[in-house]
Amino acid sequence: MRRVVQQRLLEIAIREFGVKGLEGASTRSIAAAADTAMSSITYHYGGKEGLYLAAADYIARQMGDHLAPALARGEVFDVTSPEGARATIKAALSSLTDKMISDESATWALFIVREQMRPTEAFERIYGGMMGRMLEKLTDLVCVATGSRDSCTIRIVTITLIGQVIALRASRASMLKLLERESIDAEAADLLKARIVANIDAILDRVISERQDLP
Amino acid sequence: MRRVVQQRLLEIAIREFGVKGLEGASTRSIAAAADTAMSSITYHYGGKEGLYLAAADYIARQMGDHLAPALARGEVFDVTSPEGARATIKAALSSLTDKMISDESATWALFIVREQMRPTEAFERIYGGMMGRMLEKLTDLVCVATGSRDSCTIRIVTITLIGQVIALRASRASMLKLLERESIDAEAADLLKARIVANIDAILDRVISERQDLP
DNA sequence: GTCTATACTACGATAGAC
DNA sequence: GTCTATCGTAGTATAGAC
Repeated sequence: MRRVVQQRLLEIAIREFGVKGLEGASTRSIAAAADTAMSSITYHYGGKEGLYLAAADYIARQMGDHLAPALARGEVFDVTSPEGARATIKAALSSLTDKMISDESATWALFIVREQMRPTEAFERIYGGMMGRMLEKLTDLVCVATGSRDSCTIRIVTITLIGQVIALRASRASMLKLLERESIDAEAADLLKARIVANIDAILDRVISERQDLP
Repeated sequence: MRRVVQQRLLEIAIREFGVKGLEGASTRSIAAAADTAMSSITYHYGGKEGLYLAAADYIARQMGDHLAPALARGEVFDVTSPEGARATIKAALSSLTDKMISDESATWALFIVREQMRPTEAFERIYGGMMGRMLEKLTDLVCVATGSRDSCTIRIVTITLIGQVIALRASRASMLKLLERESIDAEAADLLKARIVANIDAILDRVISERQDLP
């Protein structure tokens, strides 16, 4: 049962570093919450900073594991056709919406958002893992779905598409206030996903019509 | 020059609390960065927690000051007509986009996002100020622009509209990576705002057409 | 590999000088 | 109103027992 201690350590570290950042979090409380001695952090990760980077790597790995089925589900469709690409985008963002609504995501989401807003070396590890590949993949899909070539405009479209989903987590409390709810139940989740899918159609259709107007 | 010290204290507190959270930040370093003694925090705010809440109030006040011109600009239009309401939504979200892209917003944005994801009493103060009123106002505008009555669906539309803008800050590093830039220059900012305005049209038009299909 | 013990620094709160 | 001084606690790192 070697790795159990390290896994507990990493999961608690993600929560603690997420809330308090690298400097703010304490190895003492992380170790205590993981039911181990503080010096085991030194042993396994060389110190606080090593634990922080290990936590980032753990997030990158977990994201890969969680997102793989979402993208695999997309591969049911023919991603070389506009319709298939669009269906894949919808499936991927619906799946991501489920993740963003779920309580589990609260743990690592703060870690990632902090790195998004104040990037350190840890962000390179997270982005260099699954996240970067997923964004590039999504950009490709937007190209196919709209019949466009890769461009700054297309990438901005990609950003606004995924932005709707990210904001569900990044402005969660405001969203709950506006919806006058304590949490997102299954019914509200379905409404959210339906709206995001409808918005994807609306935005992609507009990009296509812009494309046909100009040249 | 009484208030200068307190203002410096608050602005530095927002930055420090934003990065490290209530527990993680240290009153010592906040006071040092503000060039004053730590005990002045005790004197003015009663302690660390008081400073945290004062920082939240300061953010709420600043948001009001910054957003007032944006909403006032909207009042050029007739907000009782669908066209005027739509134009106001576009103006407000364009202005908000400028804020989210600007470097100043990096300071208080992390404070707010942390409260969004792990709300404390401070969130009530921020939401109870300008933020809540602005979201309700935006919801009203979406109702007028689409000819709908207030509903869960309309509020979800509002969330996705503003979500695009919020994500610019909440996933900033990823966005910069995807755009292959170090920062957002004026040209990219214009492209972003144009896309967001186009998306607003696309989404609102779709809501209107959905409305006409059903009943 | 995991623990205890320890050295040293930094923390928040408070009392009291000015 | 702002400062210094000080107290008790909690922080990281490290050495060494098992």
